[in-house]
Amino acid sequence: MGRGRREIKRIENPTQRQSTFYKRRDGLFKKARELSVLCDVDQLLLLFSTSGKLYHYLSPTVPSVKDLVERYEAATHTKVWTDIRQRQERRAELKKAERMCELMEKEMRLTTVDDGEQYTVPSLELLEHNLEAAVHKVRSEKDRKIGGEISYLENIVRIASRLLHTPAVMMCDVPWLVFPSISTTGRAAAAP
Amino acid sequence: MGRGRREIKRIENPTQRQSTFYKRRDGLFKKARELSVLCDVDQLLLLFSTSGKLYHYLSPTVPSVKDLVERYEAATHTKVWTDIRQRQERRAELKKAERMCELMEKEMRLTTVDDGEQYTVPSLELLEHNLEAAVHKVRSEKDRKIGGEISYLENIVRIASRLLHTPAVMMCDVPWLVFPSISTTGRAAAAP
DNA sequence: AACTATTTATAAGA
DNA sequence: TTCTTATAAATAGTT
Repeated sequence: MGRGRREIKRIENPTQRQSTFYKRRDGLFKKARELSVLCDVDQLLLLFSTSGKLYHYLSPTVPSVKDLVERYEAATHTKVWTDIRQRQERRAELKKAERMCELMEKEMRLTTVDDGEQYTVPSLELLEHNLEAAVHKVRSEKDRKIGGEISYLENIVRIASRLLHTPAVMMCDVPWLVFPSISTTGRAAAAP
Repeated sequence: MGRGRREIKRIENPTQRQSTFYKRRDGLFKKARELSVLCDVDQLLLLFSTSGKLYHYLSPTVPSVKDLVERYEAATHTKVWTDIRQRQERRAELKKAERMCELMEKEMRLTTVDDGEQYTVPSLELLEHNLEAAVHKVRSEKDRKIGGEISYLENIVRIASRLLHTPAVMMCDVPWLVFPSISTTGRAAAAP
């Protein structure tokens, strides 16, 4: 329709694409509305523009998006809807992972000296030293804590266990490998 | 369009309604497809006819219905993130975190003996022992590897560094805290 | 399902 | 964005 015939291919010109998007989006929603009313149809239209903006239409006869999605699930024997709680938990995990990666990247940038060789052999002396420090901390803490309640040392185990199942990211020469959970900050300081 | 103008009201005549439904349904799906292609739009169209029959359309760029519904949920409840790339990266991180958690939960189930007391004080002797083992490994490896190329010891540093920035998950009495990266499996075994 | 007279959507231009 | 308008496309009523 219009002053010329348009081939159905992605419009590369962003201005023109945006313009066409507005017009056709409005047209589509209008058609969807009309079909719902005329033919007594329940429908959901979910639409994300290139910029990530959400537009949606739901027939007035349908109580909620979730409702229709559940009907879809029933019809197709698939699971589609994720619970809010589940999703929030996931998002929290996600955030943590992102923060972790950011920190690590920042640290890498700070600690990488050689430009040509991005990853250098780690400082083994430092690692050795820190591991020994950890052993001593654990040893003395063990003497104080056996039979006691959950202590900050659990953090070490917990964190260590997680570490063992964490996928690898390239990382070398980490000067802050000083087991902060074991040092003076945090729960250790709060212990009696 | 057509030989006359149709008021947008439910069509009471079932035959006519069915006829109109076919025509307009096809039209709607065509428009949806065209919009997806022309304007690079991700969309889902779910439609139940009066008889309960399901029709749906999903943009070819979207991996699954679930995928788009989750984006809808995310957009509805947070309204942040716009970049698709970001979203995909996040999803990847998510997957990792989930897998990690699954493993840990499974491990916990296997290792938890006492039903009444879910979380007990960690085995400090074990931790101590393993840390000492790690020190010895590091020490001997240091002697062999200084000046060498990136070795499996980087894994320890890398993993340890990550561990120090990993958010906590309740986890105690982890019998597999034996620093597998250091023990006989993996790169250690492959070392000359 | 097909056919068309019409209405509607929209491409291009302002 | 928004409007205008020439033209393409969709479809109501009919067969």
